[in-house]
Amino acid sequence: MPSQRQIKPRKLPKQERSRLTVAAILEATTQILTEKGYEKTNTNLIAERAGVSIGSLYQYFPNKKSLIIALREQHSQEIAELLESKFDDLFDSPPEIAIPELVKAVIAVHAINPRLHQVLNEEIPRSERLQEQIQKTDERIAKLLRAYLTRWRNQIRPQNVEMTIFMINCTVESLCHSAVIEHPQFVSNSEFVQEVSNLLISYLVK
Amino acid sequence: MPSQRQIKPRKLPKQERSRLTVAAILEATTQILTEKGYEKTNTNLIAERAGVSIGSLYQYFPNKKSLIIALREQHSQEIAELLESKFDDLFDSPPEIAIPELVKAVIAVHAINPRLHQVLNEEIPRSERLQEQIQKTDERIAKLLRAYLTRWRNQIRPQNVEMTIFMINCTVESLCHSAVIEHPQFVSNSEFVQEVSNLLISYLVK
Amino acid sequence: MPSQRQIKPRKLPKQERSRLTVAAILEATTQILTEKGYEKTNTNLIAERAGVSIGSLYQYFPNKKSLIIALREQHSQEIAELLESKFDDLFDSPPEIAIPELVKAVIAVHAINPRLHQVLNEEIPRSERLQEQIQKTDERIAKLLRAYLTRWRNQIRPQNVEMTIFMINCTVESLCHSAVIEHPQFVSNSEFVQEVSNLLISYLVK
Amino acid sequence: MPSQRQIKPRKLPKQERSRLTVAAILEATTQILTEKGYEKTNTNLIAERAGVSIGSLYQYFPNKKSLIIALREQHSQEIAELLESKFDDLFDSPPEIAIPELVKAVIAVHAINPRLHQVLNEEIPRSERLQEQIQKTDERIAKLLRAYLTRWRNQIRPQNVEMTIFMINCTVESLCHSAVIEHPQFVSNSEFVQEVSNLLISYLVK
DNA sequence: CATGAATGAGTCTTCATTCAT
DNA sequence: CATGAATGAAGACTCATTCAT
Repeated sequence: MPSQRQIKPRKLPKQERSRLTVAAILEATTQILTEKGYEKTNTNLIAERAGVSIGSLYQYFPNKKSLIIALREQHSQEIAELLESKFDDLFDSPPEIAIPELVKAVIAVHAINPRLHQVLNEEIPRSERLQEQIQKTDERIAKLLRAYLTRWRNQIRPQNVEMTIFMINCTVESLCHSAVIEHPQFVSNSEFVQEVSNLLISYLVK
Repeated sequence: MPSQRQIKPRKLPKQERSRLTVAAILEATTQILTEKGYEKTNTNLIAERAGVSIGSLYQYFPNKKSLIIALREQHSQEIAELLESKFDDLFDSPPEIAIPELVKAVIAVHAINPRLHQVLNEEIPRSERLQEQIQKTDERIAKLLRAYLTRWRNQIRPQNVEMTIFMINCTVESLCHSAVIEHPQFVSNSEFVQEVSNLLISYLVK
Repeated sequence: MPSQRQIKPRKLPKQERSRLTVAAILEATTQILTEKGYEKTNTNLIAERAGVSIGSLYQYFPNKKSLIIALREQHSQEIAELLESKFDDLFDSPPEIAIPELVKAVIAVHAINPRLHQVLNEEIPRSERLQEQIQKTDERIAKLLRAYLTRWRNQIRPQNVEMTIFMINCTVESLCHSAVIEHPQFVSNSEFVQEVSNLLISYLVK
Repeated sequence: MPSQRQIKPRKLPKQERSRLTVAAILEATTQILTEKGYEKTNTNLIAERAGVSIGSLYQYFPNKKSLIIALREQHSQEIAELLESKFDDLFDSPPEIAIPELVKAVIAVHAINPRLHQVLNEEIPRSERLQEQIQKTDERIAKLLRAYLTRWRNQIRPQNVEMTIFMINCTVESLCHSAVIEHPQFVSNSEFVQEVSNLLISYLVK
């Protein structure tokens, strides 16, 4: 009886099919971007790799850039969500405790697919659309930092909160990014986490 | 006899003209890269802007990438030379004195043409050739830092020199780069220089 | 027995729905053709505008051209029917009376949706199928003119009836068409009707 | 000696080569448009037929439409020039003499490549650019008619000159165009010229 | 018979590079 | 060594049409 009432699914397979197609396309985009870099990535290749016709690709993504945007969106989501969850856990932990945890988390995110990260960060033409997206994620992360810095303001030396947010964000991001790509040996042991943490703690804490 | 004396001068104009042509081409590349970004930059446009035929461009640069490489080379040279000169002056100054000076210098370099810097750093496909070049410059700067850190090793807390070099280089570079592009207001006053210096000094100095 | 009686009605709603679907599709085609011209009109857009799936569209129209053909057919029908009715009324009126009435009628038809008329006449690839259709309508109108010219042959100067038919048809059609599109100001007052009528009357009447 | 002074030609070959390429492209466009109609004409085919690479085509014509525009421009030029020359000859001839000559000329122009004429008139998407062009030619012809009608105004019945110009232009154009395409048998003997002339003369002349 | 996801041949267009002059 | 016309591989994207559901 309940199975009879399952009228919804009649439309779900359709949507499910679409979802699969979209997922396959994004996965193929990730692969090819990772393998070849942005310049040598092309939509026909993506469609082929995804096992989907080029027409289908354009059914879901109006142009090449939108693929990249979607991929970055995914990434941004993941990172932002991770950080939100981390900050949730660590909100009441002092910088000495919280920072190493955060650094570990950021490194972990960058280590998932460093080459993709690199391509996304270093080879993508800056469009307005992209810029907005980056800013949105930045702001989302800034919000977390702002809250945290305010919570611990008594222990924190730097007074210009916005500049401090920028300093932390930029430093952690670039150190983790570059380390993963240029010095994978750093990342494998915990010394690097400690070092980055030291940098930040000695800057932040009174 | 007088004809012999003219040999050198007679050649010089040719070499001089070549040099001018090359300079014009690189200048045009800079302009167009700055205006349009990498993706919309093309060699025909560069040649036109340089007031040179496309054939001539390929006389001096075997392909598109070599233009970018040459441009980066120029940049790298400028930066490396600047830093070499700075370190020369500051070699015997303690970090508290040296670091703000270095930060100022790096910001100044980035502020010359931030957009070009951005394009060169964030939109250029990473080829092997390019990677080597970056590494070469990195090593050149690393050498300066290594010497400086060794000179002042007694005052310096971190013990892993190579990692410290990486930390400093990456941090200064990314902070100055991002600040110039995303927060020009930070750059205009001296607070930012102080802040970056604080970050580094409190990390470095015992 | 009751079920037998229901056969027709049971079918009718279906046929009725089909008719509605076809009408919606043709209406959408008209709209889009009018708004965007032939080149930018596409079947997916038509289906969407008609509130019908693309599959349904192809249920009723085997290909894109058939849509245009059907639309022209409609138009041709309307025009032919109008003229048939007009000629019916005016069959016994002399050219001096009949012609202005006909001109008025033709202008009125063209003024309904001039842009559609234009697209249909000036932007549609001439296929054989289309050519036949045009000829069929032409012949239907020619028939009316032939009958009328024969009825009034004593007052008519030109002797080659077929050529005269062509002359009248072509002249009226093109003048009304062009006037509506290029000189709407001509159409708004009655001077233009008078002028076209003069042209024809002075040509036709002894 | 004079041959030595021929310095100009050094650049002429280059320009000559271009001119030949452009001519070949336009000729190929004419052919393919004539053979296949607008919709089935594509730039790669044109380039191939012209014996030229697709790149060369786009060197001289920024897009597909510009090819059509150029072709129409050519046509318009030819027609306008022919009519200007005809009107020049016939300016002082009364309508009874001038009109048959003009009609003959217009038919002759349309008879050169009727199919091309048809495609250009009946299958080309109306762009703004095209509309302007048509209007420009129309105005050029209108000018001739205006002058002629003014010259002979004493003999001319219709008083609204602008409307008369439109009437004549539209009538002659459409009759000749349609006759050539739909009734080639009409065109082959002189009866048709006479008939069109009669139509115009009886309308125009008091 | 409706739906709409999927197809893929086909088109326009770009641009790095070559080469005859 | 300069010129710039020519090349053509390659890529983004469209849309009429099909077909599984």
